Amino acid sequence: MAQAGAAVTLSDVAREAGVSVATASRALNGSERTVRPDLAERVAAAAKLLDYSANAQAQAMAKGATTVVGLIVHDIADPYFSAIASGVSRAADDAGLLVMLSATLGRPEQEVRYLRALRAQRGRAAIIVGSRRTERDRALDAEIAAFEQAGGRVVAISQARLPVDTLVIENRAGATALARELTALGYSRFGVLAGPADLITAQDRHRGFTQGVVAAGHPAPTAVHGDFTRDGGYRAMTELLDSAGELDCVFAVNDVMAMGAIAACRDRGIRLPDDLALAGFDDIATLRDISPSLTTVRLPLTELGEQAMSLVAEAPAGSPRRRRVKGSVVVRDSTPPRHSQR
Amino acid sequence: MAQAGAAVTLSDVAREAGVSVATASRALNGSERTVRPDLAERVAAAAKLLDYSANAQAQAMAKGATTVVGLIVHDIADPYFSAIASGVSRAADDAGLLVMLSATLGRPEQEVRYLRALRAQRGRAAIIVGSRRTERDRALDAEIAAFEQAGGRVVAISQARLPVDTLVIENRAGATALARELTALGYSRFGVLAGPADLITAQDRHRGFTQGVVAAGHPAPTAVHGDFTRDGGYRAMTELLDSAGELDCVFAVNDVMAMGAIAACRDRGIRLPDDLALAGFDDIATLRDISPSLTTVRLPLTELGEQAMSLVAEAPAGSPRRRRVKGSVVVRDSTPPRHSQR
DNA sequence: CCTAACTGGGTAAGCGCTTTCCCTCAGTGT
DNA sequence: ACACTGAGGGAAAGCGCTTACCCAGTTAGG
Repeated sequence: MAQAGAAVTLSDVAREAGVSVATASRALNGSERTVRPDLAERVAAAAKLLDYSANAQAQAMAKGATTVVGLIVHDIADPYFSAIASGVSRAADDAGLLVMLSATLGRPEQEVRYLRALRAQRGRAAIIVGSRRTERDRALDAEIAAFEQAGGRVVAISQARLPVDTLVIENRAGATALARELTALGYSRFGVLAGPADLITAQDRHRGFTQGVVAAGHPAPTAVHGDFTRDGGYRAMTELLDSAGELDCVFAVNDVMAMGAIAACRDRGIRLPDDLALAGFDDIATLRDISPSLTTVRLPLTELGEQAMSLVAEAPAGSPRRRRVKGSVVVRDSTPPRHSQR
Repeated sequence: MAQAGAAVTLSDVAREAGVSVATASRALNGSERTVRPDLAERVAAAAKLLDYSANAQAQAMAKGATTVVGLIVHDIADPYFSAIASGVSRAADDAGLLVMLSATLGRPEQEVRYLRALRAQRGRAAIIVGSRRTERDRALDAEIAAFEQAGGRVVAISQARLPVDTLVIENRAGATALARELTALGYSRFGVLAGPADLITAQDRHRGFTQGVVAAGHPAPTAVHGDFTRDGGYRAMTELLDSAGELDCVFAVNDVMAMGAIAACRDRGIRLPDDLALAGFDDIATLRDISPSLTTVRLPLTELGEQAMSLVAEAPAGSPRRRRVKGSVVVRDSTPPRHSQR
């Protein structure tokens, strides 16, 4: 065995097999050219003997193409993102690609940093997941351009704010549909845990919901903003409970916030769904089983990840493609039909 | 602008700045040697002008070291793993490293495949997370050796089965402690959702729990095996409910299975915790807030990820290091004190 | 039989960096 | 003045692959 750090190289294998490196390369890593069977066999044997593993960096350099795909999410511990990541991972696996994970923790400048790092890696593509902010991010636009200039593909999951192929989630329509269901169930005084004011996903869901409620002839919901997290939901719910008047149903703009809302209710002694109904958005797995099970708008998260990967595989179109993704309302126990107590 | 695919190279920058590539390299990417300030500035300006980004592959090849760390988990959508991944990600970020994610979906041969891919990438390290199986995996041992031979570090999180630095989770002790608490609360007839029979983590937790129960003078729990997943928990719980006699408390060997158990109870009309108490293991975030909140054994998942990264950074010891990680029992509402109804 | 067309091995030129090594030039000490 | 040193620029040798390109040996067609 060679000493540590001295990896086996192709020329080691070639020498062992008694052929040139060209032949070894052709035999092991495939090419147009065929290699005489007996030689191919000898090379394979040598490679196996030495436990050779081709240096992917060198290969990438020589052929000018890597097998790395970057995945940029806000927070991998958040079930929303981890479900998407799971889909990406599976699809990448099928395509023989490797996934480079980065979590921005909500800091937009990190997106730029990671994309830059990915460009340095000459990544084949980048998948950017997560809501855009209202304010346009010039630095990100520039880095995206540079990344594509270098031959990489970029795909986004969220809003059509970036000049790249995008899986656009129909937040607004989904929230409106939810509002419609909820009003049909008999609810009329709504509260909204609205998420961060500058996060487009949060805005869209909030607006869509409001629109649906108003369309049904009810007053616009009382909204409280807060982080797009469990703690944000907790705080927003607490504030809503303190400030708002009588409410019969609360809509958390995502399930993770609903999670926090549930905790806040528990701490306040408010029983769900008897004292108050609650609905979320996303349909993250863990909230399907709790009791009361959460009414929400289901998004096909894992498939979203897979679809993003398939967009990566397709040839780039002249202009950015937009693929709309619908959510479907799932009514569960947290919003039972309300028999108006008049 | 150059045409697509033609990335800017160091020699482009050097030409633009009117210096040699050597100087450009020294100015941009640092080295022992210093560069005269005015030249350095000119190079920096040229780099900025051309939006140069060093080819990491080429750098890696030239200096023989990459900045990639591999993370191998069973399933990134599982909150247990995503929490750990979150810690790894954060720590990698601080260390200026990139994380390559792979999900084995429980197939041991995938671990080997990924580790091999990581070796091809000349990854600096690999972090393998997740329970080992009883059967020894020679292929994995061999690939680990090869990986280290090539200069990479390997760290595991789970059991001390692999010949590498490991964060060993005290599953057994944790489960015993949990049993002790539970018996102290007055429970005596236990069931266990035991996970896969050949998964060591599951075994250890099951055994530890049994030991604790028996030590308290109660009969050994009835066990039902099942996948280490939500669905596995659901099925195991259903089976347990059908087959076992009167039970007052069920221990799911991980929280995700407990999730399924909760669903099974709901579908059977069994109220938690009134009709039955339930406890889990891991303390995944989403289960802290539901009601009844789940009694479990808390594991510092995120920190586990961070610690693994710090082990990666440390110089390798002569023989594998083992760092024991304790869980702490957290009693919540799913196991209220039981006032024995005799 | 002779030559054209293949087949398939080897040589060597990169891919984009880092890093020796060499060399010039300015600043020192005497 | 003069050898001596250190600072710092540049040429060039790799790092480990792939892939033209060249060329010898076969086979096939006439």
